[in-house]
Amino acid sequence: MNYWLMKSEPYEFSIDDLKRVTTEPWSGVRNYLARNYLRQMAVGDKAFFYHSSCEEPGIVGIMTIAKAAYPDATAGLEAERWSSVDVRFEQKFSRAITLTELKKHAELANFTLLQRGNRLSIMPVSTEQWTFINGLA
DNA sequence: GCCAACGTTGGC
DNA sequence: GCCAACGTTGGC
Repeated sequence: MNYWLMKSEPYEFSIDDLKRVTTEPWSGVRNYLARNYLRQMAVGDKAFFYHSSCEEPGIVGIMTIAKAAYPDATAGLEAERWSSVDVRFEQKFSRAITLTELKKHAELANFTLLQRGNRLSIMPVSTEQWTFINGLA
C-alpha cells in the first residue's frame, strides 16, 4: 500500500464536502507528473487531503483510494489522456495540520510538499512521513 | 494583488 | 530541438 497527498481548494471541494458525499471522483488533474501518480494509485492506498489556496493551507484529513485510475470525463475529447481516481472519506482530523506547522519539523525537511517551488497537486508520501504527520494530528 | 517557480506552447 | 513568451499554481 502506498501513501499520497492530494490538494484541493476548499472553496471548490473541501474535506467536509467529501465527508458529506462519502465517495467522489478526483478529476481535473492536467499535469503529467500528477497524472502519472494518479495512475500508480491502487485501491486501498491512503491519501492526505490538503486544503490549498485558502486562509490556512494544510492537511485536514485522510481518504482512501476507492477506484483505480480511469479516463477523466471532465477532459472531454482528451479523456483518455487524463485520469481520475475515486476517493472515499476516511477521517477528518480534529484540527488542521497547517503548512506553517509542517515546516517547523526537521523530520519533514525532505517532504515534497515543502520543497521550494513545488506546485504538484498530487505527490507521494513516504511511510515515515505518513506516520510522523499522523502523530501530529 | 504580487510574485516565484515552473510547465506548456509555438515560432524558428 | 531550442528557447522566449505565456499561463498556472499557490503561498504570502
